[in-house]
This record gives sequence, structure tokens and C-alpha cells, in this order.
Amino acid sequence: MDKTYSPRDIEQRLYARWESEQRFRPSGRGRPYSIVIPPPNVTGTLHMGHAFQDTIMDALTRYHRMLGDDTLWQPGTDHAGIATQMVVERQLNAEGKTRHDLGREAFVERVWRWKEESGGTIARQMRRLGASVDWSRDRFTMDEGLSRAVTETFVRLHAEGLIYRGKRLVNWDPVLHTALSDLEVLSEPESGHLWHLRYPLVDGDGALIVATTRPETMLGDTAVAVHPDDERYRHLVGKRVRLPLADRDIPIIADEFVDRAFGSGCVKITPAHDFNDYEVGQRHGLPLVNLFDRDAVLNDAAPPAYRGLDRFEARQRVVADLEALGLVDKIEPHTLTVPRGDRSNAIIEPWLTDQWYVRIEPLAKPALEAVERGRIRFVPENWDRTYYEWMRNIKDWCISRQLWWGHRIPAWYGPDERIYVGRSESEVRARHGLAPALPLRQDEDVLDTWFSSALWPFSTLGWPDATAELKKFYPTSVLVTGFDIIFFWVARMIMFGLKFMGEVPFREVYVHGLIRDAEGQKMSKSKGNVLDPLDLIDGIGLEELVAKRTAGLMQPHLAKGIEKATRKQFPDGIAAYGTDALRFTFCSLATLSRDIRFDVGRIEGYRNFCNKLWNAARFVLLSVEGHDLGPGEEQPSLADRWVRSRLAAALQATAAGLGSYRLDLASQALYEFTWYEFCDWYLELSKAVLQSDTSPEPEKRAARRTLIQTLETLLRALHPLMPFITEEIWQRVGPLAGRDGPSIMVEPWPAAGARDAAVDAEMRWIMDFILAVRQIRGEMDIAPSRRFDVLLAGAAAGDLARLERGRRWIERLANLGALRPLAAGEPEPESAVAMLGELRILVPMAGLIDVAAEVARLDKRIAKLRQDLAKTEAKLGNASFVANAPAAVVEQERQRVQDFGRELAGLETQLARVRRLGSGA
RNA sequence: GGGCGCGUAGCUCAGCGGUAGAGCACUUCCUUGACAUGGAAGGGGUCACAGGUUCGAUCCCUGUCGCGCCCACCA
Repeated sequence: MDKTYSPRDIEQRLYARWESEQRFRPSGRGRPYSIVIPPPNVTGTLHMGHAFQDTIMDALTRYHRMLGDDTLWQPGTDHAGIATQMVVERQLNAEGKTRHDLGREAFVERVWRWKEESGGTIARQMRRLGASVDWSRDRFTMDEGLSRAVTETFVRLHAEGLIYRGKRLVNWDPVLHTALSDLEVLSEPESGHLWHLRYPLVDGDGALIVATTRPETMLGDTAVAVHPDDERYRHLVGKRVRLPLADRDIPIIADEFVDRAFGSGCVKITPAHDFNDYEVGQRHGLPLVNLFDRDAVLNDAAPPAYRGLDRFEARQRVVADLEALGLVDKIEPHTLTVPRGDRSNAIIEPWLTDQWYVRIEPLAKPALEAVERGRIRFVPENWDRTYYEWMRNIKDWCISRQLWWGHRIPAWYGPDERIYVGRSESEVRARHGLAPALPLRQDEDVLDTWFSSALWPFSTLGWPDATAELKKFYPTSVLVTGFDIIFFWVARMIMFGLKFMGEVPFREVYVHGLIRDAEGQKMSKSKGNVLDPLDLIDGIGLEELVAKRTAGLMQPHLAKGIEKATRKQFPDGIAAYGTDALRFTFCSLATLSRDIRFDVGRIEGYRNFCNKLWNAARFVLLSVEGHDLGPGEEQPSLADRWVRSRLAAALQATAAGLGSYRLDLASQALYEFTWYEFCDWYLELSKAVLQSDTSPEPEKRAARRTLIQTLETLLRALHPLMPFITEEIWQRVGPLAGRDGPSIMVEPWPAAGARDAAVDAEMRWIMDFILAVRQIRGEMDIAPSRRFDVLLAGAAAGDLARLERGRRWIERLANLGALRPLAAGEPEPESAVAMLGELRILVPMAGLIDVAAEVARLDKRIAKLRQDLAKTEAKLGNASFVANAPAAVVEQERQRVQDFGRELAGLETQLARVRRLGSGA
């Protein structure tokens, strides 16, 4: 093995081998375990969020595969209707064309070409991450099979009356020219104005003052509303006002919706352009005056002077005209929430159109119950509150989109505009006995992307066919996702899963946090703080990184700032850390928190961890080289038994972490065992056995076997988190440990052996001895290479026996010369001292330590001990503590008082002695 | 307005009723034959604040302050 771990050389080679050996397919044996990937956009690229999520899913998948489960990680991609269509439209725009120049068919053809061209990117990137998805089952939401599932669900829901077509207000994007669901509209506060307008009363003098943030819509007002209990206006209800500019008379109505305290307490009602007003209009039978065309340009329903004006131009004109008429009472600055399309960022217009809707309440009810009754569990649990909140207030889902890229709605219109829904035109004709000559026109609209995503857990498994995979892997075991798509996706999968499969789509939903940059900022192109997971794996030079971050910005003026910040944060670019380091970092970051800050310092630490593991393996291999490792006469040492006991504890902790979606705890347990117990201690302890001429052969054999077996077990435990380095090392180590499988991937995840408290305690004593000596060495700045003698005094029963059992390790790890008890009557030399129980460990100071330094050291220890002792004594002095605390706790405190007291006494005696000797010297 | 979350070492975060932990950063010593992407030792915290429950609270409860996210029709 090379001296330094170099991920570049191993990762892609191993992945290719796994893939060609078909290691990612379900084994066909064991309990089913399945995860469906949240499908990324087919034309997208892998970002940190994907990499994080994929790492989690892959860790779970590999873990369960090794547990012997019949494991499927189902891959696939999403057609991402609006997003993908926009990308291709932008390409066309660059050529000076629009999609309308091409026409629907040619445009869709072009999108398919783009999909073929760029669709492989994300799959390639997932391979670099080591994702063990079953590529043979790769699916795309617009595949023939999945499209069939979409049609089937649509037809069935329609037949049940759960899908209907209706004319009502929708969120209209005047730029993209499509309807959007409520979820795709983001409302942000923006500063604007509140115009107070004067509407003259038709009978008599005076006027009502209405306040509005959208004066241009007044042209479509069909009423003014006041609160029914408002004394100021009660007498006017039923009377009429003159709508300025439009020159129509409109009624004054009473509706509870009005807030008396806001503005004048009078509200203009524009049912065709405001969701609230629409409701009011429905209640009062008001007419709708639809002022806008699909571009939000005023149409012929507006007075002639305003026709053809864009909504913002119309606003200016309306205000100017009203001012000229003296009908503007006042204008105030006002912060309002402006709805914008999540893709186009255009201001959304409530607009009256025909759209398709899913009647959601009958679907939401069982979906709510499924979580309430625990058939689906959110992890962390409190996300169920968010889910409940949404599901209890859910509204019908507008599923039609006026786009070209997507699943076309399976509805046909006859010449009389009668609607026929069916799986195909021919089915429709047959079912309804329509003559072949009767022209039918298919609905132009496509379905919301999330409609097909909602079917993902079963459509990918072959539904509507009753496939074997569907039977075996549905419901899936867990859904791994971010909280940002609980409503978009998770809730809808639950609803559709229950509806069509009669069963929840997954038993658990693991909701992970969202990856942000080191400052907690969302990563975005315009902020210039994006990290590409592939750059963390392969490394990237500074210039290239700067170029990448500043290229193709929507706002080019940001480039300078981005460049500066990038140069500051990454003066040397980014080093190549390798996939395993990146993955281990992600795992260690997978805490319960919602925002996860990704700090490059962290990945460096875990790259070092990979290197540590690599070198530990080198040491183990060197140590066993040329020796028979098979069973034979062996005599395990205390150290051997200790490391096995500690390994068992680490495996337990790791399994607990993996089983509870606490990959941070799992990775921590493995990190700590590997570094602090296996490397720092056991490898060093083993040297005392292996590199000694006096160790008997059975002991050496036991040490070698323990080394190789512990490493081999550790590799298997680490594999789900760090697949590449573990496979690479395992290929050499596995056979030596008696395992002859072709890949670590298909080896069993290690069962925890037995822990041994007695062994742990015995080793603890030896370690404490070594630490005590090292502490003196460290604090006295004695070089590690400087060997010195240690004398012992005050040994308690058993101490000397323990000493003998641990002597070879103590001598070696503390780098000691002579190590012996003071003889009876032998004068105690001037010494630095440490206490280990009643045992006094003496380091003769002559030539090593000066008195002042030792006095200072002792003072410090004594002060700390006095504090601890006082605290503990106070506790025991409290009668109610002794009376109420569990006996074990009280006993523990008593023990501590004893320990502290003994150590304190020892050190105080020593301090006095050192002082005396010092002054005498 | 409703819902959720966070405030622990300089930074990023675990812990969550019984002696405050890790990584990174910092200080000192050390190239000893697995590893300087390393080893050894060390400094550093009134666990936001105030009450309460308890023998005992960083942990449970209540409130205050600060920060954040999500939903919602105040024109």
C-alpha cells in the first residue's frame, strides 16, 4: 500500500467494478428494504443538497444490504416541467426564437433532445458519490410506463369525481402564461403604496373612501363592502356608489370579511382579480369584470382609455386620472405582500380561467390519519405538526399547466365542448360510442410536475401493473427528504399512495436539514457561495473556481464581489478530499438541526481520518505479513480482549445511530473508536507484544489475529459511510481475516461481540497509569524520547499485580526505564508525583524537573481537587440528598469523596515534601 | 395571526436530570521504524436571562430577551 491515501486512484475504478458486477441490485433474499430517490431534475446537476441526501440514502442502503435485507434503492429523474421548459426556451431565445416559432411538437422534440444530451450528467455525478442505486431500474417521470401511471390515476380520479374542471380564480403567471398551484407562489413583503380613493355616493353628496394597494383593479370593482356592524356605514348598505373612470354604479354591501379598523373600513370589491373579493362576490352574487388578458394587459372590459395598457402602466394612468378628478384622498407608503412565481419571479395575477383541480379533502383525510395513527412516522417527530397544519388547511390542487413539456391531460373535447376523459382517444371513442368522424380535440394543458412525482413510490415499481417488485418493495421503508418539499411532494405521495395502493408509500420520513455555506447562507449562484460536491472530491484550482462562480451570472455586476470573497475564502483553491471524506463529513453533519453549515475545515479533518485509517491498515498489514493468521494456539492478551470489547461498544453505538437516522452519532462512534481506541491505543499496545522478543508465539498470533480481525470488522462497519476506502483496504484485509467474498459490499455488517467490563477496567488502570506519567512528561516539557525511571509507593492490594500484568505496555507507552516499587526503608527521592488510587507514581526529578515547576504543577492539581472535593462533600452534607437520591448515586458520590480525598492528601504531602527539599537544596 | 425551531469553549456542533464533550482554531514539546493529512501534553465554558419543579437542572415547566424558518385573505 502507498504511504499516503489517495482517493483519486481508487474510487472510480471500484465503482465501475461494483456496477459491472451488478452489486446494486436487490439480492432476492431477506426482508425487503427499499428507498426511492427523490428524483432530481433530469437535466440538472448535482448540488450539495443532493450529495448530502444521496450520502444518507446510500449509507442506509449499504447498511441494510449488509444486514442481509433484500435492498433496493430506486433511482430516477424528474421531467421538472416548468424548470426544464424554461431552460430550453432560454436556449431558443438565444437563437432569437420562441417556442411558438417551433410549434408544440417540434418544441417538445427539442426538449427531449436536451434531455438526452444533458440527462446523464446527474447520473454520472451520483456514480462519483458512490451511490449504490439499481441503475437497471432507472426511471424517468415521462417514461412510457410512468406516463401510463399518470394517465391511469387521472382517469380514475376523474371517474370518482375527485378531478374536476372549473372556472375560477387561479394564480396566473403572466410571464410564463400558466396557472400555478398555491405552493408555487411565494409571497414576499415589498414596499408599495396604499391609495385612498374616493367613490362618490350615487344618492346625495359625499363619498366612500376605499383603500387599495392595486388602484388599477378599481376598473373591475363590482361593489364596495363595509362591515355589517359598522355604525358609520350601516345606513348606506344597499345604496350605491359611482365607480369613477368606469362610470358604473356599484352597490354597497355588508360582509363580515371587512376589517373595520383598517383604513376607512370600506373595501373595494374586485371579484375577478382578488381571491378575497372573489369569495365576497360569490356570497353576494356580484358580477365578475375580468380586466386582464393572459399578459395582464387590460382588455376590452376596461374603459377604452385603458385598453392595451400593461397592469403597471394602467396603475399610473388610473391614479393620474383619479387625481385629476380630485378623487384621490391620500397616498401612503405601505408594505404589502407581493405574490411572485417561484420560477419566473413574475408578480402573480389572480385570474379567471378554466383549470383542472384535484378535490383534495377526500384524499387529505386518510393521509392525515395515516400520520396521526403512526402508520407513517416523521423523524424528527415534530415535523408531523407541520404536516398536520398544512393538511388541515389544504385547498383543492390546481393541476393543469399551460405548458408544453409534461404529461398531457387525457381529456378530449367534442365539437360541442363536451369533455371526455379516458386513457386514450380510442378508448374515449369506444366508451362513449363516438363516431370516427366526430372530431375530438385533446386538452392542450399538461399536468403539474408534482402530479407524476406523487406517484413515484409505486409508478417506479411498475404500477398500474401488479409487478413482483411492487408487491415486494411497496411500501418503501423510508423516505429521505428535505423539509422544503413536505407539502409539494411528501403529502401528495401519501395521499396518492393511500388512494391507489391502499397503503402508505413509506413507513418513515426522515427529514434532514438543508445544506448552507459556512456562514449559514443558502448556497446560490447569485451569492457566489456555491460549492460543487465534485470540486470537493476532485479539488479545484483557485482560478478555475473563481471562473466557475462568476460565469453566467444573472447579475454580472456581482462578479467582482464574488471573486473577492472566493479568493479570500479559498486562497489555494480547494484540495481534493475524495468521496469518502465528503461522505463522512455529510454523515457527521446529519444532526437533527434544520440548517447545516458546511465548513471546508470539517472535510479536511475527515480526509485526515481517511488517511489515518489507511495508515492503520498499512501497519496492520505490515505486522501480519508473512505470518499464518489461521486458527492455532493463541493466547489473547489483555489488550486484545480490550480492543474487542471496545469494538463491541462502538458497533452497538453505530448500529443505534444508523437505526435511528442519527448518522452523526454513528460516524462519531466509528471515528472515536478508530482513532482514539484502535489507533492511539491498541496499535501501540500491540507493538509491545509483537515487537518483543520475549512474547510467546501464541500471544503474538493472538495479537496478529486481533489486529486483522478488528480492522476487518471495522472496515465493514465503516463501509456504508465510506464505501471506497473500505473496499480498497478490505480487498487485502478480508482474505487475511478469513473472508473470501468478492466485495465488502456483500459481506455482513458486523454483529457486536460481547463487552467485557472487567477487561475494560483492568485496561483503564493501565491507561491511567500511562496517562499520569505522560501528564508529568508533558507538563514538564520532557521530550517523549527521554526515557526515565519511575518508582512506586503506597501500592494498595492488587496494584503490584496489576502493574506486572501491564508492565510491558506501561514501560513502552510511557517510555520508561526502570519501573519498580520503593524497597522497604528506601528513601524517597525528590520526585514529581501522580496518584492512581492509593498508588503514588514517582518520577525522580533529578536532572529532569526543577522544583518550582513541580510546585506549580502540584498547586494547580490540588486547587482543582479541593474544588471537586468541596462540591462533592457539600452534596453529601445535604441530608435530603442522601435520603432521596438513588443509593447508587449516593454511593458514587461517597466513592468520589474518598478518591478525591486520597489523591488530595497524597499530592499535599508531596507538595510539602517538594517544598522542603527545594528550600533545603 | 398561527405553527415549528434555535441560543452550550474563539468557530461549527453533540449531549439533555446526577463530576460540562468533540472537531477545527490556539499554546508547549516531539520527525521514535503505520500515519507530520502525525504523536504527546495543555489553556479555554456563570451551558442567553429570570423564576419554578426536584435531594439535585445545561437538561423538565413557565416567562423574558435575541435569532431563524414555514404557513396565513388584512384591502
